[in-house]
Amino acid sequence: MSASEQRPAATDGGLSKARVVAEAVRLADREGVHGLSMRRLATELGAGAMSLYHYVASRDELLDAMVDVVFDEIELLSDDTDWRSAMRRQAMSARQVLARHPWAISLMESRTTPGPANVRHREAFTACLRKAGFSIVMATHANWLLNSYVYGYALQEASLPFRTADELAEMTDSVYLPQLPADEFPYLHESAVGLAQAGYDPGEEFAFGLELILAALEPLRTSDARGA
Amino acid sequence: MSASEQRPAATDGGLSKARVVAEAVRLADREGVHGLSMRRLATELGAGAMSLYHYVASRDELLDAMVDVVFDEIELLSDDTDWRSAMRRQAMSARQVLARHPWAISLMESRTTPGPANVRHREAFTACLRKAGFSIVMATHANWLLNSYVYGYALQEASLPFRTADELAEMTDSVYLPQLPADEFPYLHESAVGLAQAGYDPGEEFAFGLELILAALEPLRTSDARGA
DNA sequence: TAGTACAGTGTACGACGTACAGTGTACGAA
DNA sequence: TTCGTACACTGTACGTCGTACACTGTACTA
Repeated sequence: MSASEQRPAATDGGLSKARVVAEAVRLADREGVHGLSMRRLATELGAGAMSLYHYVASRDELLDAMVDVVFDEIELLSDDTDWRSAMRRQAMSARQVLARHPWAISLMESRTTPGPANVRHREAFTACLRKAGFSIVMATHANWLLNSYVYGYALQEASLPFRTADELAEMTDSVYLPQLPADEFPYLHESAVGLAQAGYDPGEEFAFGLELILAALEPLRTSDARGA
Repeated sequence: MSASEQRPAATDGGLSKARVVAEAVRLADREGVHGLSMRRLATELGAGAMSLYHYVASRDELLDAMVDVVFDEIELLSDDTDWRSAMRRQAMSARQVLARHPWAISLMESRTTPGPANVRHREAFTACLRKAGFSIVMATHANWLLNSYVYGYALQEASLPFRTADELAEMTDSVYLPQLPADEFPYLHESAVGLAQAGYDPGEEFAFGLELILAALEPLRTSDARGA
């Protein structure tokens, strides 16, 4: 039984599940999930550690709720444009949000029960594809493919120490090239040099793969009801 | 400084870094990363907890090493076939391995320094694509796209409670349909019904998306030196 | 035989999640 | 006005965690 139905929303200065979870998200953003302890979180909220358990059954349930809050930050698919624009917007938003909350990505694996925001997104996703003329099975394929790309990309991005072309260039000189001698790793070495020379911008990478996938999905539509 | 260079390989009955890490992987497979404690691992190895620190600098370093052991289980790309077959084999193997060690996926996010097996794979990957006629930038795109798909797929798969068509059918009846009323989630409801009726096999899903991606990458090749 | 190196350990410390037995305040009933 | 009750909130305590540190014993060299 979820604790959200046991406690009111609390508009005054007191605690509430929403307040606890929101602060937990902020804390995790700053310090990672590892740094998020019940005691620490309680202090941040100006409360005793055990007070939190009035709003959250356990640390595990808190993590579930945090993941769902993150899902809720992702822009919901609107169906007032063609499916490709809608999917693109949603994917871009998801990537942005997951970059803000990298801890959420790795939390997904261990949480088996999807929260309400998660389900809402899946419904909107499926709705959009079905309306665009994808069959049930093809819509499922598209769902897996796109979500895999978005989550996988976010996961890889989270473990990268650079964001911009400049940062990459700096890392290339100071770390990659010294660690990737041309005789042992000729291709990685060549790549590191080539990318730096070409002014490769890692910020554009996501969009490239996304467009490729969207284009590849296009032929899977069986009718073209709405969304061409 | 890595502990691997400080301690010998130990062929006799004693401990060794390899032995410690291997047992840690086994333990994590059984109980998850959360269940993997230094004391528990030591007991499993018939040693005192503090003995482990002769082979591993910290729990964190142990986790790094475990992730790299998992990478090492993935089949290394061979370049004796066309690039698509090679990529397919590698991706299939990666997905299999990650399904065996789901904890490794979420660990990737927090580990910023890739281990030797990881680098070896990236080198082989890049080599294969370059030899197949991809430019440096296009090979990078392909690398991101494919890896994102594989990791993202594994991540999603890890949080699913079913593996086969039968298990899905059972879950559909007992969990999904009751929780997805047709009036609130019409499209998810329709999907659940439709997939069960069509005998949809989740085990085939990975290959579908993979083929789509491989086909989409084909036109990015600038020459067709080796690998058509 | 003494010295030394080093694999392996026991104890202890601070931090963790959380069970449990409280406390205080607010408010309706008398 | 007084009492009863409900409930938001908390302090203490327990078992477990990672690991610093000082220690053991054994094996091998001088």
